[in-house]
Amino acid sequence: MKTEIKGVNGLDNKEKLIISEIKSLINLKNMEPGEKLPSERLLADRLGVSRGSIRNAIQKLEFYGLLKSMPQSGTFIADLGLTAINGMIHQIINLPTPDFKSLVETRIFLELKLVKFAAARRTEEDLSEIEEVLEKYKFKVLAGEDAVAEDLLFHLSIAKASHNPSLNRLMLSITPQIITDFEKYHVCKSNTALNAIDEHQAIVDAIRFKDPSRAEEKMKEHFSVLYQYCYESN
Amino acid sequence: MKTEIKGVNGLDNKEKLIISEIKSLINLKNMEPGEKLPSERLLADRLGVSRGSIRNAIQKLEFYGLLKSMPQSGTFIADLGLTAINGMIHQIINLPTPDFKSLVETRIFLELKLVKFAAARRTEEDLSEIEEVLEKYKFKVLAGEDAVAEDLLFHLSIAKASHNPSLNRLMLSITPQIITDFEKYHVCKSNTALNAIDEHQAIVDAIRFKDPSRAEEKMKEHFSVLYQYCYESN
DNA sequence: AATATAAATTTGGTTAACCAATTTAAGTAT
DNA sequence: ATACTTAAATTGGTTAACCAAATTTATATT
Repeated sequence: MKTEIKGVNGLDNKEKLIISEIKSLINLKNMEPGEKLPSERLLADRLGVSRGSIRNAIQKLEFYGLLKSMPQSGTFIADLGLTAINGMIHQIINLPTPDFKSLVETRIFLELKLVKFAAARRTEEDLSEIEEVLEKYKFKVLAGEDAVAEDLLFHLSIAKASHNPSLNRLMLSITPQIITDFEKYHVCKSNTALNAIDEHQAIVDAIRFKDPSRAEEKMKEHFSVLYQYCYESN
Repeated sequence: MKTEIKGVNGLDNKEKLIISEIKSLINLKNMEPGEKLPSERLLADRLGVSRGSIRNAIQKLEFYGLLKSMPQSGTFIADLGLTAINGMIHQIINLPTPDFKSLVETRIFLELKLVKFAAARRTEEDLSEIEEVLEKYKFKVLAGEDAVAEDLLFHLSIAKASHNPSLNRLMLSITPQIITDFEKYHVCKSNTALNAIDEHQAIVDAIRFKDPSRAEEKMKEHFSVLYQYCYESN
């Protein structure tokens, strides 16, 4: 049997099936928004699978905010109405696995905004943390060592300074996949690391002086190679 | 005992503790990137909890792309290096629960980009689907009925037409929370629904004519009230 | 000694039984 | 009838035992 390759954050066939069945059951019972889902035992029995599998599927839907389990009480359906629930679950199940270009496109888009917010909202603590991370990055690069991790932490420290937990979370959720893809597709050339020091420094300076547009501009320059890769065919 | 309120997508204290312990163990064993995590049984025994709890925590980290479980083989650590893993887990654990403003800010930001992509990349099928959803929305509004769900599906159909699965996924993951918060804070006034029809139509027209900047502009107008709410204090 | 083969172990996934908090129903006194 | 008390049933969470595939180790064969 062939090994099933499941993309990051994707759903395997069994999960899709169970989620789809849960959707059908919600429709069948014509449940009101905010109502309780049938108990895990009942679902497991009804769908002919174990409770563990049901709990797994519920956790996936909890991530998308469609369900919420309350201990010793029940699992509640988001107060969205049947039509919305159906539409969302349909899209979730049929969501394609993000490809590399989607991820890069998303990252550039996210980070250009994050750095603007960071420049506008950063506290002194944020700035200290960013500078501290930058120093570690410089040290590694100047020592001729690999600094992929330090580069990553630099960008994450900016994301944190944006003071938008929602965007920060999105950034966190796509970062590892991008990093590993970078190495796979050999996008990131190590010989550009020396340039990157100056680019990073320019970004930090803009954040220090609370200049959002300059911060965005410098981040754009930092991403220029990546940007080119992403839109070379457009 | 007080009921523990766990925000959407948030981690409860037990999950945070287990994730933190896993991080410590990775550091203790000084594991190489890409290496296998100790087995679930060993982790459960080492941390004094059940395998189920371990599996739960692993699933959370899988969402962030830090771990990947392979059946009958093991759970592999993302190829990021120890420093990056530590930094990411630290941020994940200490990530604040997104507040309403963060969500609204994120939604506006995401949708302005999604609609641009949709206008640039939409297929005929995408357009048909968007128009179909719009018709249902119009019908509901003109009938004087509640059309929150149809409005939601309209925006999701645009997200789909963006042909960026990564952004689409992010949009899906923040949408339900926003909708429910809308109703909680009474942001969305039902009497503006008639205006919204024209606004939606203008967006669709721009998408039909493949005019990204006009699409973005029309979406911005559609979000004007929301935009004001979000940045009223800035 | 190198290689092929098979048995034993380890692994994540699954299932079933158990626990404590909650909810619901029944009972009882007022 | 109503309000309060209590007990039975339901619920999500937890634990332990089991399964099949993958890995490792041991063994036999050349």
